Amino acid sequence: MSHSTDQTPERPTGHAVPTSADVARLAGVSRATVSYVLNNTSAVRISEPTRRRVREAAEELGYVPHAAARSLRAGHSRMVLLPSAHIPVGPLYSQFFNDLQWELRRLDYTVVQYGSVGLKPDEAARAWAELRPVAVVSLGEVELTEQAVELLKRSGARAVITLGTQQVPGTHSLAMDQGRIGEVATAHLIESGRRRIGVVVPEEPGLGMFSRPRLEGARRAAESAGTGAAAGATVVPLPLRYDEESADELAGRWRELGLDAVFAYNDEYAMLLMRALQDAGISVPEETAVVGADDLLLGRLLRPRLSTVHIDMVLGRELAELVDQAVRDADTPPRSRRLLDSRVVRRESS
Amino acid sequence: MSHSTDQTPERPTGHAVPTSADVARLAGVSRATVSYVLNNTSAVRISEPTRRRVREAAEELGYVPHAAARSLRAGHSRMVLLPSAHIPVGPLYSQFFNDLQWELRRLDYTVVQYGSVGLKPDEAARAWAELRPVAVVSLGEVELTEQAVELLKRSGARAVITLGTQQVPGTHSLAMDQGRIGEVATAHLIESGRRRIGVVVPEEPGLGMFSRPRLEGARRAAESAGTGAAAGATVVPLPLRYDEESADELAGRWRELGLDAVFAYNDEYAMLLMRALQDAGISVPEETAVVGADDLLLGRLLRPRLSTVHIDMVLGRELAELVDQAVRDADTPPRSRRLLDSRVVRRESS
DNA sequence: GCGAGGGGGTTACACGTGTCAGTGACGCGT
DNA sequence: ACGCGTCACTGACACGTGTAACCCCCTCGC
Repeated sequence: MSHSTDQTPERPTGHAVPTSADVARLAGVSRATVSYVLNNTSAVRISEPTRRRVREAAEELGYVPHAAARSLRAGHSRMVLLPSAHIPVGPLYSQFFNDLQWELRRLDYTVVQYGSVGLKPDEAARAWAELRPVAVVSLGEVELTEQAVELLKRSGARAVITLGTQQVPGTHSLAMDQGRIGEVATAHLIESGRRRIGVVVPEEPGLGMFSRPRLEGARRAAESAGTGAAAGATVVPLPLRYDEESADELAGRWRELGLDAVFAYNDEYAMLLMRALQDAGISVPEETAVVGADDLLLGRLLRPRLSTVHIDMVLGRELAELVDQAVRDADTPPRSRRLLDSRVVRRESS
Repeated sequence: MSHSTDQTPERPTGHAVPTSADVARLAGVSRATVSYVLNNTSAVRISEPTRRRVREAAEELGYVPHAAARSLRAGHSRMVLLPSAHIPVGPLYSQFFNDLQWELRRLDYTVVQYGSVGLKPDEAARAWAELRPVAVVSLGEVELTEQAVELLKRSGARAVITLGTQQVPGTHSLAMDQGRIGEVATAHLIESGRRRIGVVVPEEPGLGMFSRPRLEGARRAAESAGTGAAAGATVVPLPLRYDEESADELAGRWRELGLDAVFAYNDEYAMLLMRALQDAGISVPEETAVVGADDLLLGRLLRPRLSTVHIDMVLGRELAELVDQAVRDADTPPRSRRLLDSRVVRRESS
């Protein structure tokens, strides 16, 4: 605007941000001394009066070290990269996600979320590698290839952790066994004598990562049950949007589908569908059993109370500690742990 | 390990990550040329054959630039710091939060979440300043002081944006008018003829940031109504934990409280309480009206359908654009915008 | 009196990058 | 033949920090 800014571009308010050199000048010592004092380096002895002068000078100038310069010199940072997806995840998952970040910060890591919008795995890995993170915790948004992992490790990542459906060599793979959720839910329904079982699959894009394995798990349960006394169970996928209209439409043609049970992906979808079924005159659980997942408190408020799959998720804290250990000792054996355990909580809707 | 690496430090797959100097060596040009080529600098002309050689060398070595070194030299980064709280926020807020991050990344910013666990405002600001972010979007976890803002700006932040209840000078303050939510809800109840109004206050620590202003808003509504025809409305705070036991306990002594309406902080708390009231034989809405907030889909599934306050939140996208504009032009006048608008959606519970 | 030793600092280099100011080589007009 | 301009590229510095290696001076022991 005013041309005076062109002449003196370095006039914010208190001018430029002070460096350790400024502190050194003010304290009347060398820059090295400043570094030693402010980092409490034990290998070098500095007298107490000097320490005080340095600290006071730093305080007076409002000196703040430059993290980038520091980690450039050090050759490593304490940054954990956490590529996260842009998907409407449920409360359980976002809780886990929050805890993870919280615990990492407690362990003195800097958590960086980073997107990889429509990038291929290798491009994404390249973008991540630019930041030279000390660890990468990939949440399954992109399926890392082996070369991508290689690139990340070469760029200084001491730990690469994948949370996904499949294992990636060279990483600590935490198997997020979504399939098991569908499996136990469906097995429970079959045990209760149900035979034609619908499985709700959200149409919400981005949820496929969760919904597909759950459907597969349901299919597995139906097949393995075929051998026992309870033979002939079938699974029918049911696309559903998360709104009343879609639920009513599905409930409207429920009788022609000839189903006697439904695993609804989620407690939220389950509640939505159950209400629509009741409004359409289908009795739950007599005519159709309904099972959700996540064990939300709200599911207990409906009548009948919603049966559900309770998911015991690994604590964010545990995962954070795994990260920390892998960073400390890069040769930690890539142990694969299962991220979640599932068990059915039977209430009244099944 | 093996001493041969000391003799030949240039082993691509093994060990060190290649720098632009390695690329230059392989391509047979100077490091400056590499920089020009890979950054497509238009001010300098490089012949096409040379460009190709450089690109191929970079490709072969798997060269990845070092973001920290780059921003050190450049004197600025494209990092947006997003200090976030460790609180169990609702779906609405976390949706907004996700969108914001997503849009910022789309605008080519690097989003960094950073904690400030129990730090005082000035300490937190110091920790943030170390990262030299180009913008800080504070979500009200810590109340920034004026000096803290000053420090951040001196350290290179071109935009400081606060989302909170109070305005901070020198920042773009987005007023998150939580009070208004309680106000419209309570006003609605008073208009409907209710007089003794309970206001649920979650005991969950960390939610006070939201619940306190809502309670205050409710009180304001009751007071301002005192002047009109509908005089004598009173507000009674009701602490509540998010579990059935707590809700049942509250419902058990409902009659002695003598309330004829309740604004329940949230749709989730509202659903919980409404169920408990019904189980205790209190009829809704005849005996007691219930109003929630957030307009969750699930609220429409209960009977009676839950009345609620619909919250129109500023889009994450809009906020991201404000950040971007403020970064581009640091002299953008600190406009204060209201982050959310509230209106009552009357259904059947009131 | 003189070397050893150590307390208290400093000098100098390295980290990886961007970019300004040159520097040859070459074509061209007079 | 010589100056001038353009092309294609290089040399050198700066960004802010950590740390190994060195240096000076004082004291102590013999």
